[in-house]
Amino acid sequence: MKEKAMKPIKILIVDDHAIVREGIRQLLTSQNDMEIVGEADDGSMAIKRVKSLNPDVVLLDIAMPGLNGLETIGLIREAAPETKIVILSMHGKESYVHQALSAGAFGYILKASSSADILNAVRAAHRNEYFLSSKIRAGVIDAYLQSRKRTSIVRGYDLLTEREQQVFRMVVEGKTTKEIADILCVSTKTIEKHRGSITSKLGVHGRLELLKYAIKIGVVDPDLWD
Amino acid sequence: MKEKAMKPIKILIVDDHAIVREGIRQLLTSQNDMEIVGEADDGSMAIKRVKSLNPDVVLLDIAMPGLNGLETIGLIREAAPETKIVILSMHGKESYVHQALSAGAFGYILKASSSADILNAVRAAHRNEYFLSSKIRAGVIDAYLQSRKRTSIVRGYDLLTEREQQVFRMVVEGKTTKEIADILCVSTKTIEKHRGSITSKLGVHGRLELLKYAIKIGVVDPDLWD
DNA sequence: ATCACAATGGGTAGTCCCCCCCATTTACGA
DNA sequence: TCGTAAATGGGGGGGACTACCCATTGTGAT
Repeated sequence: MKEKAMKPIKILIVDDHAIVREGIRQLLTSQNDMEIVGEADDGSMAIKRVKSLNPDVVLLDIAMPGLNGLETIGLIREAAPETKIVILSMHGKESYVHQALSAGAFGYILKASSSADILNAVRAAHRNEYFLSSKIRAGVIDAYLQSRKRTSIVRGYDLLTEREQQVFRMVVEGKTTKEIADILCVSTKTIEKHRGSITSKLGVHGRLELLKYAIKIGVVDPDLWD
Repeated sequence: MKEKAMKPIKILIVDDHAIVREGIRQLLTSQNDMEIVGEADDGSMAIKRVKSLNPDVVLLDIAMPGLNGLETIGLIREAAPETKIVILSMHGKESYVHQALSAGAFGYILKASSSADILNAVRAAHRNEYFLSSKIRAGVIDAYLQSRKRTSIVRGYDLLTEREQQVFRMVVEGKTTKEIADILCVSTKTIEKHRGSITSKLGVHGRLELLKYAIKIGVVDPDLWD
């Protein structure tokens, strides 16, 4: 209706896959209310681009080498609170969605979803509205209303103290209690204590279950293993 | 040079992500020696399309729900031996590359690589030539010449006896030695013996490392966890 | 100032896992 | 037939983890 008066939405594309960026660029440049102002292929470059280009919306891939998408959300919001973030992800895992929204994202869409969803999400984010791919809406509603299993386990992790999270990461890397104690220059007893706290807070018993938990919540990513 | 006489290369795109298909379509339709004859979003649909459309080249994503890319390669070659396959993957993991080439793929390119690589790979495959993304060439050479770790660990698994594999699976599911013994109605000592054999054959020590191993070789898939 | 909590360290007991040693039965192939 | 391998079962020891118990120190909030 008032197309002539509208300034185009300035968009930054962040994805480590050139093909995906290509697809999005093709899609967005055909829209006359959108303008791609830049691209980045990892989190730290994304931060720089956000600062220099001041985009309205960042389309952000969640799985990237180095700084991952979830961490990047927080950093972008620090750098440019007015910039809206839309997550573009391979996975509709509820825990990812939850973490992304908690971190301040305005949209969460799947790469498998339709092109129209991306456009909707960008426009929604620009209007300060939330938009989620229809495929994941059901999951989010389920998660919030009835079973909050995944939510609660994610909550569980971030109610660990920093020290406990540090120990947690070392444990799932395969380090033994004694090794961790040596690295941190404390006694094995202290590490045992931390492990006890971790176990009771997370309700997860044993090294193996701990690794599974870590993979589920994304602290460990098997795709990054050699 | 002889553009007029060239029949375009008929291409089938197989990828479960609409965005990726979009990007590839945009890229390929701008080439006058290529023609996209169809798309598919999973392995079984890919087989059907190959049979009905008889494409020259299939651009195949390796990570798909249901039938995965590696399995699909074999099925496509059965259905249409003349059809060339180019793998389009997120990961340059050497074992994937190796498996893909072994299964009969002619190209392996990364989604993170340049658009030109895709065009090169398609044209190379059509000429019965191999093409790999430059980023993974080093990895493949390494793998073939010096260390064949990944290959050998996969070999390691299938030199376990059936009983040992059975125990292996239970261990990585988180079952304890005693639980496994009860399930199989043997003594814990027998299970300990099997675990010992597994450890020595695979060279992998401890439950946690065993789980990592299982994930690496695909016996366990974290994506399928609740 | 008191209270809660994080971080530190210790004791003890039990379980599980790992690595040696040993043996018997069955089955398959040289 | 003899040897090898798989599957079964056992003893013992040591290391690692878990779960209780206990205490001290510091920090930050009420």
